[in-house]
Amino acid sequence: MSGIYNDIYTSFHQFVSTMVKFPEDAWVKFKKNATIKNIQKKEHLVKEGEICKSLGFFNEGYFRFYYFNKNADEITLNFHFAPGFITSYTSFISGHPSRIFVQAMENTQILSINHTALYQLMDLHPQLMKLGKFMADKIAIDAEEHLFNLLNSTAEERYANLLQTHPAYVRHIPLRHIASYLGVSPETLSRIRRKIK
Amino acid sequence: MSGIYNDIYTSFHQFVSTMVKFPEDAWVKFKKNATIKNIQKKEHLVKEGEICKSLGFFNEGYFRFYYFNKNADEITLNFHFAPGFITSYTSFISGHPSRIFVQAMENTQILSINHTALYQLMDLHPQLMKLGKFMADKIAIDAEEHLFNLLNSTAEERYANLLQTHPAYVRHIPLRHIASYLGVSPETLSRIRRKIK
DNA sequence: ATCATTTCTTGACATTTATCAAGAAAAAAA
DNA sequence: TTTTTTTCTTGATAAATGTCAAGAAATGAT
Repeated sequence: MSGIYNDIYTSFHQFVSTMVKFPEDAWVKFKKNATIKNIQKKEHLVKEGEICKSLGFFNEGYFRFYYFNKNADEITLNFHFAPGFITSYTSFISGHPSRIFVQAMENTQILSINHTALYQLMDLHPQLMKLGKFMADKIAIDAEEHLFNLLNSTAEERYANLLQTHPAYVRHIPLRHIASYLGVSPETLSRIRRKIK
Repeated sequence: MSGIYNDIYTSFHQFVSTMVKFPEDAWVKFKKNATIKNIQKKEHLVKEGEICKSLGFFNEGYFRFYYFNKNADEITLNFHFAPGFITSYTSFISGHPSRIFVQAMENTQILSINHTALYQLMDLHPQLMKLGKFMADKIAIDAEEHLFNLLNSTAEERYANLLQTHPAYVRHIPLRHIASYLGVSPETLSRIRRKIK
């Protein structure tokens, strides 16, 4: 498989090129260590309690991040839309069990590299370490964004926002997932929807 | 000032040594670019709307992160206790205006380096880039921790936890700051405290 | 030490949203 | 298509917490 450019390799290359200059030798080594995996709709890339040992790049579909709270309610934390990296980041970098489930919402494929290989490559290639830092930075920025959304926006605003940014996707997401993502019960979301219409 | 080891240099060196091997030449250059700043209690390291252009290290006291919501209520997001890095991270890395105020809660000093100098040093020294990645990673981990605390713990549990981990500090923090940090009104916190006693 | 200001506590009340239950609508399976 | 299952909506009620107001306590200033 390695050495053959196909859609996902190309889009990965484009994706990272906006951030760093990927030297040719690093790129070749990266491809030797990366594998393409096909992921079915509803399949879990990571489950709660598992140590996430790989980092993926995906260029179609979207993933849902969720966990179960004390009352065993399924709480959706976030959705990640293509293209982008996909992993349970804190588990991946810390080696601790993941607190979250990462689930594909549509059939997709990912370009996957394992932790050991990636860290070896990062130590050899400063540009890859820089890419790793970019990734971490983006996660920190997203986390702040997420936190401010949670604290500052009403459920109604956040629902309207999700509808506006990803209308096509939202139509397919069960409302109970959206409700927990917004931090309200399905009944309350139902009432919000009635009010908006 | 540079070249002279004093308390904060030493503790900074110790602090980063647990993460990366800081090469001597990088260390010398770092010191040339770093400055020590004395910070008064209640002074702001960063204000909302300002672009945060420096990264600091502090080894005493603690800082409060807060912002004003739509109703102009002051909302405390977090406390950062010594030792550690201190900055409005997303502003620092993105160059966008900070959404938060970073305020010293006690007199302290910081070892400060500006953005331009740090990024030059990181590009020259892979170990410094690695340190930068560690820092970003820690922020991502803290953000996940924070999010789970907000979503999963009751205000009562989070208050008990803060009391347990930082009893000395908490005694000095005005309760209204703690209340907003816990996501409840001061009145509700007051009732929680009565219940606990 | 006294006064002034800020912070904290308490009660009464209003508001919001969760919970429960039951039926309607939609989706999946046969 | 028909049946079965799941998801969504709606109303009634309960629980939790915010808001307002007023007094107590603590803090800071003179």
